[in-house]
Parts: sequence; C-alpha cells; structure tokens
Amino acid sequence: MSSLNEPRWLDQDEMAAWRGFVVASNLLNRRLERQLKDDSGLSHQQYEILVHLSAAPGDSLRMTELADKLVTSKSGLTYQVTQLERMGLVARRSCPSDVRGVFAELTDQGREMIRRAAPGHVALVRELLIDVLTREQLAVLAEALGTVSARLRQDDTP
Amino acid sequence: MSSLNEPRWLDQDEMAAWRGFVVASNLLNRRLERQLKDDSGLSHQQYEILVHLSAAPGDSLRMTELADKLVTSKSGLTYQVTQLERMGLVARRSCPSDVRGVFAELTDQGREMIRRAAPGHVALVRELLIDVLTREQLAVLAEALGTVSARLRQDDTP
DNA sequence: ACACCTTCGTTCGAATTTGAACAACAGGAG
DNA sequence: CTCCTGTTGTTCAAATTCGAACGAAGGTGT
Repeated sequence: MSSLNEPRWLDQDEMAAWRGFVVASNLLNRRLERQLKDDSGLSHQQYEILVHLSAAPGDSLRMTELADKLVTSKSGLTYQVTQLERMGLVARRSCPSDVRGVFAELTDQGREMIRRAAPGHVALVRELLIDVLTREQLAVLAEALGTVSARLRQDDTP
Repeated sequence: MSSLNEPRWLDQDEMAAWRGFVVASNLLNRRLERQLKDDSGLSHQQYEILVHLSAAPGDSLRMTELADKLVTSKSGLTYQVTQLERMGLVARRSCPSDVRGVFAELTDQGREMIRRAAPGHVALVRELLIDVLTREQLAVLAEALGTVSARLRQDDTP
C-alpha cells in the first residue's frame, strides 16, 4: 500500500497554486504598505478600516463587526482605532441600545483622507494585480477565493 | 468627459477578486498560524523557514537568499533564525567564500521537526484551499498568481 | 594601492499584533 | 427576580515586525 498514514502531499500544480498564493500575498501587502505609508501616512490596516467605515451605513460600525470584516483580532482593532482617533480620522461613539457597545465612526477628516488616499491605492492594486490578469482569470479568482473565504468564515464562527 | 483625473475604480468582478484575495489570505494565515502553534509550537513564518531550508541543497541557505524566498525583511529573518537557533532547529554557519556571509542550516532536530509538522500543515492547506477548488480553478490560480508574483519580484529588485 | 559603491547581516527603537484575562453588561431559562 | 452563559470592548505582557543606521567586507575601476 502506498499510504499507511502517509499524508497526501501537494502535487506540482497544487504546490504552484499554494506557493503562488503565499508569495503573491506577501509581495502585494509589502508593496501596498509602502505605497500607502509614503503617500498618505496610513498602514494598509488603517486604510481598510476607513474603507469599511465609509462603506457602512452612517459611516460607522460596531467594533466587533468591524473586526470581523477586517479579519483581525479585537484587541488589534482597539489599538488601531485608537491610533486613527488620535489622527482625528475616526471617532468613538457609544451605542444607545447596548451600553457595552462602541461605534467607530468616520470623521469629516477621515472622509477627506479616504478620498485622497483611495485613488493611489486603487491604481496600485490595478497595476500589480487586476490589470495583470485576464477577465477570465479574474472571474475564476473571484469565484474560487469567494468560496474559500465563505468556507473559512462559517467554519470559524461556531 | 468621464475621466478628468478620475481613477478607474474597480468594477464588481474586480472588487470581488481583490476582496476575496485579501480576506482569504487573512483567514488562511490565521488558521494556519493557530494550527501550527497548537500542533508543533511553530509560527507559520518559522515553519516556512524550515521548509525552505529542507528543500535547499545541503539543507542550508544564505540569509539574504532565504529572506528573499520568504518575502520578509532581513531584520525579521535575523530575529526568527535566532529563535529557531535557540530551539535547536537551525544553526548558523559562516560562509567560506565570503566572510560577511552566514548560512542558516537545518539541524537534525530541525529535520525531525519539519517531518512531524508537515503532515498536519499540508492536510489543513488541503482542507481549506486545495480540496475546495476544482482542478481548473487550481490551474488558473497557479498561473495567475505566478504571473503576479513574477512581476512583483522583478519590479522590486532593481 | 586607492577610492567608490554595493552587499551582508545585525542591531536598535518604534510600531504593531496577538491571546489571555478581565470587568461590565445582555439575554434567556428557570 | 436570579442564576447562568455568552458577548463586548479594553487592558496587559509578550512576541513579532519593520525600516533606518551601522560596521565590515566584497568588487570594480583607475
């Protein structure tokens, strides 16, 4: 027999997909981090916080909900929201219906910041990822990674 | 005119691909990190160091070369190799042909560690990514992300 | 031999991230 | 109401990460 407890290793294609994913992810993050820092003084994480807030109704989200969207730890979010608060880009507001609850809310300055930071960021995402791929590749990527994300999400919560 | 300096925003498919990439990447890392830590006491980064070393001729690599493969900073690698050295999994060896050079080399314990850690890690990568996708999706993913990585690499070095 | 520029790996301080522990509260079962 | 369980956001110490600066050495051209 070939497999007495022998794991199924990754074949060449599988390995290529996995390595490609890891490497592209690291490389991309590195570049985006640099661009955002140089261009707007924001980390990628901070930028994403602003984006998610600006996409939310009332430009505000509960801390836990925001942490879920960002796929980060609650404590990490607490830290970053405090930073953004110091920069005047975000404000904390307490939740009426739940005394424990805290809303992170975009300030006017925060809206202005995201308006100025977005174009350069999007342009780089295009240059490094989107415009490098064909329409078909993009569609497959979206579908595939959507599936993966959905599975991971539902498998993590319970 | 539609675009007086207006950036080309991402359409629905493009956004889905990009968000999928970011989210899947974060979720995956999070899960793998947890699994490796619980199962073997290694971080993902440390695991990858061991893997790259074990795949290299002589189970050893120069620090800079290793940092490139890992897509991490040199200082970050210095730190992690020191940690692995303390665990007895990796040893530093000076380079004969270059006094400044340092080889990171896998120890016997390191080889044993990777042998024990790999199956669980690979199984999870399979469960969360590889086995979730079809053969075609995997092929496209590998091809697409390979292209992206290659472009990023060549664009970063100069 | 000399000056010049690059490369190598480390060190340093600052920023960030994490999980565990925590206090305060919400929501239901009884 | 009262106990019980789960949630919410924060705090804390520890671990990790990064970039800049550094000393030391390689490599090249003159």
